[in-house]
Amino acid sequence: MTKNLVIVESPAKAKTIEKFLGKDFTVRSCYGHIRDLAKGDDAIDIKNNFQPHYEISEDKKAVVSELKKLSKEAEMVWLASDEDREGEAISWHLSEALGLDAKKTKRIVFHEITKPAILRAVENPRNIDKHLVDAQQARRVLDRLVGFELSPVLWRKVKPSLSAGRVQSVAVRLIVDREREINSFNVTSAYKIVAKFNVGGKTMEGELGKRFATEAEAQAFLEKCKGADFTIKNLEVKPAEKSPAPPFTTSTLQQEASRKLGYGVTTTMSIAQKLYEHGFITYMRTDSVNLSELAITNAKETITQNYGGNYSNPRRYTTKNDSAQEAHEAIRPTYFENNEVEGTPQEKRLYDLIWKRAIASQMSKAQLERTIATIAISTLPDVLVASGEVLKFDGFLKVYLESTDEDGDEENSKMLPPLKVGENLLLNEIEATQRYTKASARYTEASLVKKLEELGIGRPSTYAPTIGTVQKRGYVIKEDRDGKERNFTVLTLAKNEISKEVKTEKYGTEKSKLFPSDIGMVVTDFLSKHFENIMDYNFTASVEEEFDKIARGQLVWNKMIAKFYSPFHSEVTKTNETAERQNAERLLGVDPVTGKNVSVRVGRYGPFAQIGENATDENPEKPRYASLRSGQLTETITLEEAIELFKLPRIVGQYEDKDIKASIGKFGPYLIHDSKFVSIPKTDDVFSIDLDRAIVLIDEKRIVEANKLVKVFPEDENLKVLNGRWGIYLAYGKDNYKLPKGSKAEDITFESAMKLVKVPSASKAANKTAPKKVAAKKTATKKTAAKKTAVKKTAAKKSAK
DNA sequence: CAGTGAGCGAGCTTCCGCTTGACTT
Repeated sequence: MTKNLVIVESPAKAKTIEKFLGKDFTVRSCYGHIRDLAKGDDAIDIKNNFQPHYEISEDKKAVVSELKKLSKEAEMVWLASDEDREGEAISWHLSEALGLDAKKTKRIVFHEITKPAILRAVENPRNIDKHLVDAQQARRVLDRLVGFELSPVLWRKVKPSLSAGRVQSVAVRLIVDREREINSFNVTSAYKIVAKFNVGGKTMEGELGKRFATEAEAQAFLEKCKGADFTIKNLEVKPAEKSPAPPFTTSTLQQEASRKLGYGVTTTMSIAQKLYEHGFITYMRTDSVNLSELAITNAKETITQNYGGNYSNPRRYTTKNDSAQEAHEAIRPTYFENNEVEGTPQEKRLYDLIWKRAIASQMSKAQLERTIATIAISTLPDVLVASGEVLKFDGFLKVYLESTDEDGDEENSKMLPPLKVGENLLLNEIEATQRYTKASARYTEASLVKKLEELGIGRPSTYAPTIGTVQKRGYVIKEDRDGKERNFTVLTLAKNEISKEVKTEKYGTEKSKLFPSDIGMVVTDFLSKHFENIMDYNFTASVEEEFDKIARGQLVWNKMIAKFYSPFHSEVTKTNETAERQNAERLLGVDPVTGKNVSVRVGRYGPFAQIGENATDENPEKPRYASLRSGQLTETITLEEAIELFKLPRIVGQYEDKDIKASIGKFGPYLIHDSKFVSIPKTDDVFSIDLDRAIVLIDEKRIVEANKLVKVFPEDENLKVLNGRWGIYLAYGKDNYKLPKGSKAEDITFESAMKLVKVPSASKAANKTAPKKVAAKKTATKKTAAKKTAVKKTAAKKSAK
């Protein structure tokens, strides 16, 4: 029988807090929100002041009944959810759902998990802040209304199963706008002038402040430099300093893990979750850069011990972002003295990053000395500038330097050799190199999160899922793209001779970047046209201001919603009635061979090109169709590229008296021969692959096939042991099964194999049929039953530990 | 598990935020 029941959101947090509070307190977790709007379209009673209808979430029923039981027994219930809008709502939903008595309920908050903070919180309880709860209800209701009214418009006007929402639609728009900005970017080039001097055996580079637009101007400049004297005109030495970046928030962690470790945002978050559960780091979903008093002291000790007192510089960071709610600390190691932890290589690397970033944030600034040398040219009024940097004191750079998104070609801080004003320099050569301008970079998952955070759109707990959603809907594709080659000219003045060389460089190579799809573009244009305010980058920021007013008690939540809803809903109705179906149709021109029109359009199976018109009664001839290739957009494809698509399938030649055909299918380019498919690797081109190469690919595939079959069983021919990419595995009919680690083919008997096949096949079959069921009500009850038992099982496991 | 491109049209899809598993490739 417990005297005090404390409810927090996260189970890992519950465990730590229980230790601080002693035996009179039982600490439990509610696992986030326990109630939400009902699933269907009538969750909000619009006619009745937008009265929300809440239901206990399916996967929380077990948790809620457990908490209900414990709260009945307790003398006092302490609601300790996070100190922000969502947290306040969680406490309110708990008090409603558990039927808590106001007299034996207290609301407490703390934003760091330390003993003094918890004890202080317990001494200063308050009541649930209903205004803050109302702000959350407004947020929730608005999001539901927007999402559930806009999405069906898309089903009717674009494609079924699409979705729209306050956050995701703007995220897609960012990608679409960026893509168009890149496509319409006007690439220009200019000649950059760099002179290389020999100073005491070392090379020093000086750059001209301006660039020349044409080769002729660059040539003329070099001509004038022939035989010129170069002297140091001026030397300027300036002290400079660099400060460390603040400790990680969710967003900055995702960015740095992406740049330094190459992790996607989902990977980063799941590794961080593991580190958190092991107690190695503080909570990983946070928008705060704040560190607890204890953490700052702890960091100071570690720094002093490891690097010396002069490396320590305790700092308090404040969050600049308006939308931040700061319910937690920044992400930091729980114990700074642990500069490494046990775990998988990924966990170790992410921990290392978090440790370094947090430690660096508490270290001294780096002291630099910047030298700028101005070099006069005797034949010209222009000057060259050489700059260098010397690190006087490394400070935080000893452990950590933040990286940037720009893969800049600026060479980093070089040291200049000793120089004197008036000194004559020995010229090696002057190079005039043609450089091209670059459009803005495409977003990575992490840089999109950064942008969203800047706009105040989305929250730490939703960044990664949102990025997942827009990809799952097919609005956005994350992929690599090969760059193209282009020529650039280099003019070199050496030994009073000017020479010219044309070099090639690769540009536009993209790795794990976000590209919009045709559907993404169509949906963005459609929504922007009809729902301009919701697609506005500032929409969230402006509704957030209203939510804040509600939280301060200056605005009534359902009045705010009513004001938004009435014009919005009439726009939805109007669009449903008047807007045409969107298919991004575009006429590209006329096919020179047939004289027929070539057009592109987005159809049921994606974008495709068409030669000729649709069949009619008068003209029953069907047009020819070809799917666009990945990376091609209806918006940008040219007539030539579209015609190229119709060159497939093509006959490559004959092998063993049968045709080899090359084409592009669902899974990319392939060859088909004797009704067997062979994928064409990226290194080959479907349009030009020749017979010899095709035969090589077919033969290679045959060898792999031959090696695939390891063992068969006379008892049942459906059962096979096969050789795959990751070693041997079991196959029964069409289903594949994993073998236990270290299994050897010769040890596998029919009986032992069938055991593996039978056990998982039952659960597999259940999984496969579940989503297909149509009778919604029946499945709902069945699912409930299944989930209940699942939750109970895990709960039992936990209490057993 | 690699040809599609209309359509008589059932019933379904969908939001954002707060939490953690339980799955498969």
